[in-house]
Amino acid sequence: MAYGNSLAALSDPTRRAVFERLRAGPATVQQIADGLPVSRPAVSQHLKTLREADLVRHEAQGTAHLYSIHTPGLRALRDWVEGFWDDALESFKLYAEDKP
Amino acid sequence: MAYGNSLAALSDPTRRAVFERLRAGPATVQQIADGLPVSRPAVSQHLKTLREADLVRHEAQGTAHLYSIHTPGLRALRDWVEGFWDDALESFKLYAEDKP
DNA sequence: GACTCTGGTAAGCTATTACTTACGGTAAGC
DNA sequence: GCTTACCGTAAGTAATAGCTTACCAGAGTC
Repeated sequence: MAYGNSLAALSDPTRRAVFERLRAGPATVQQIADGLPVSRPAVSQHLKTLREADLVRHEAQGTAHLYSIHTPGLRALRDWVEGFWDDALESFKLYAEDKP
Repeated sequence: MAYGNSLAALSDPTRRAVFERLRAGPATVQQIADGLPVSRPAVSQHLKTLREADLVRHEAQGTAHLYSIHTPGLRALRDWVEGFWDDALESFKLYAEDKP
């Protein structure tokens, strides 16, 4: 069920851009917004949904909030994709054996 | 770029249900629709977007169209998630070393 | 050849969503 | 204490998306 939230959160291009930005390392809201063609509140909203999907965590340092990648959401997504991938390969194998 | 289409296609719950149905094996549009609380045209539309994301392929057998899972879209998604996962673990390692 | 069963597509409606500007709130610097 | 910088949230809007019903097309059946 959790992978559903991850998929929904990462389906939006700009929200995915926010997430990819964090791939390079932690960043503040302002820093993320500076590298994107959207306003800072928009980034803040995206970070909220990413937080709710356990894909991101934040840590307050004074007034600045440092965001970084959080593993649980990504792990749930990874496990689901991996399991699906294995099943797909298995099905393909059966299909290939049927059609020589 | 292709993984973006996969993510967008799999973000919708009912479309993901269609995809999961195909995990068990190939099925026709009618069969898929019978197992879901939506109409047959809705399923047909979902299958179209799944097709465009290379997540599904279809094979006509008379009037019946047999749908099954297609690997390219799933592979693109898998590769992206896997790469991201590895980076996230690496970042976490660096973070853990910083904070003893 | 008409009928039936299969499926895709068009038109329309509703609900969601991603964005903006405006506001409020907290920590640091003078 | 007042200003400045950082951030989150509220309100409102425009676009998108998922669903339905209705219609159209092709392959098999009598």
